[in-house]
Amino acid sequence: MMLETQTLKPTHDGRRLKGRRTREEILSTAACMASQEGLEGLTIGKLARRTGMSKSGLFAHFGSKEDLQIAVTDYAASIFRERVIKPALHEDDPLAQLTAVTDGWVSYLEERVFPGGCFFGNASLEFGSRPGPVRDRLRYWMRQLTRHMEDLVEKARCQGRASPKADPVQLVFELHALVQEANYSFQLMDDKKAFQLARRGIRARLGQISTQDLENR
Amino acid sequence: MMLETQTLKPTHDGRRLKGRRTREEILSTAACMASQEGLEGLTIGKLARRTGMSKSGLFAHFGSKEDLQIAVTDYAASIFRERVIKPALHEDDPLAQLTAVTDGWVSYLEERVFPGGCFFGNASLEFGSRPGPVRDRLRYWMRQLTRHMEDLVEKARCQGRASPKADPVQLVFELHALVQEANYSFQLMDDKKAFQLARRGIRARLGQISTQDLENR
DNA sequence: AAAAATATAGTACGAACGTTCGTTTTTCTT
DNA sequence: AAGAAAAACGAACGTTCGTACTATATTTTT
Repeated sequence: MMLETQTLKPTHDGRRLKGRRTREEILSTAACMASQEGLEGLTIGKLARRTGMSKSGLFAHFGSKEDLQIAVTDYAASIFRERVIKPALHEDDPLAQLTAVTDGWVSYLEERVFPGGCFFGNASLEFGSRPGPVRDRLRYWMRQLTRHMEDLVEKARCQGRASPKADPVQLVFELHALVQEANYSFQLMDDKKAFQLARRGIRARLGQISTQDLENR
Repeated sequence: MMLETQTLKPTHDGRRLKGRRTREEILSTAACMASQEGLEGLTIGKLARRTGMSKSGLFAHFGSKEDLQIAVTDYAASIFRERVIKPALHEDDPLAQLTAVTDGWVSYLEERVFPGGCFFGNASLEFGSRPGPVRDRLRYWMRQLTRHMEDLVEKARCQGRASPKADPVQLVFELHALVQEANYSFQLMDDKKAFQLARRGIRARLGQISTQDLENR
């Protein structure tokens, strides 16, 4: 119902052609701006200036600002998927996959994939108390991600690689907490040590539930 | 240089009288609004409507929107201090104080002291990548809070109540992470279980470093 | 190359933004 | 009770917001 990555859906109505390229460029710029100034602070005028287009020309790609915000959210989700989720799938062991996800996540913060930090961390807090389609979309993606991570823990438990006592929900809650704390700390305090702190916390948490005691180092 | 809680500094220039009461009411409303719509989304017009004042009358209490944002931040800090920090000081043992702070913090989220969640969590992410006096103020308060908590860990260590291996920075990083994750999860997902998850994580972290094994329950 | 379809630009709109100004009302001081 | 000081108001400012319409370029299809 919500996956439309295959047929290359038209911009918003019945368009098909080269506008898709322009649209992608707009979204790329928009996602960067939104990570810094927020999804609401993102403005059609500023976005047009930044991309060198006219307000109306840009606006025509999206039916409304709200649709733009949703499109940006989906775009950011695709970036996150390519950058963090997909590479981790190459690992075979589910616990290794989980480790790869959290590591990739922290790296994605460290390398400033979005200049304002974690797009979803920022947008989630911004739209947390604003009901509407944008919040719904953010919820959807975050649920998706949480489920994915919880599934990995569950699988690891079934395969005997994670302790049977490990609580997937609790563990993922804490891992997400550590990553987002790094985001916060790096953004507000400009403190690069945050990454080290997050990594150490993550490693400790994962080490606690792992059955093969690779407590080396 | 930055503490002005004593002499009841005038509104912003040379004012003295009953305007202070109005100003407080404005700030109270403003803090609630800002926690939901953000410090930038906070608008003079909407704030005036909500308080039943005229735009210009309200505006006169602050020299500019930026000054309003700073004033709101300071006001929120005072609420947080009264609500979370001060009550915890009644505990005698530093580790008990730390526990009281984190417990109070989670309760302050649970009881929706600010309807949009943790004022500072939200504002910090919003202004993380926006240099200026507002971000500086947020940094100042968050630094203050972090220092306070780290000091408590340090004291506990000196008194032998916390393990000498306990790293104050790491521990406070993780505690803050758990609290903020509860904020995120409750705001975006509307999930009350977040508080339980946060509390469990916090208790586990504190239990790990406590020397008196009160692992009861 | 012509025709059709789409993408971009131009202009204009009403509303809301932060801010200024001069006036009126309220509060405090004497 | 009178006078001064401070607080609140109403109207207007220039700007930007999101959006709507129309017209011109540019692609794409025929």
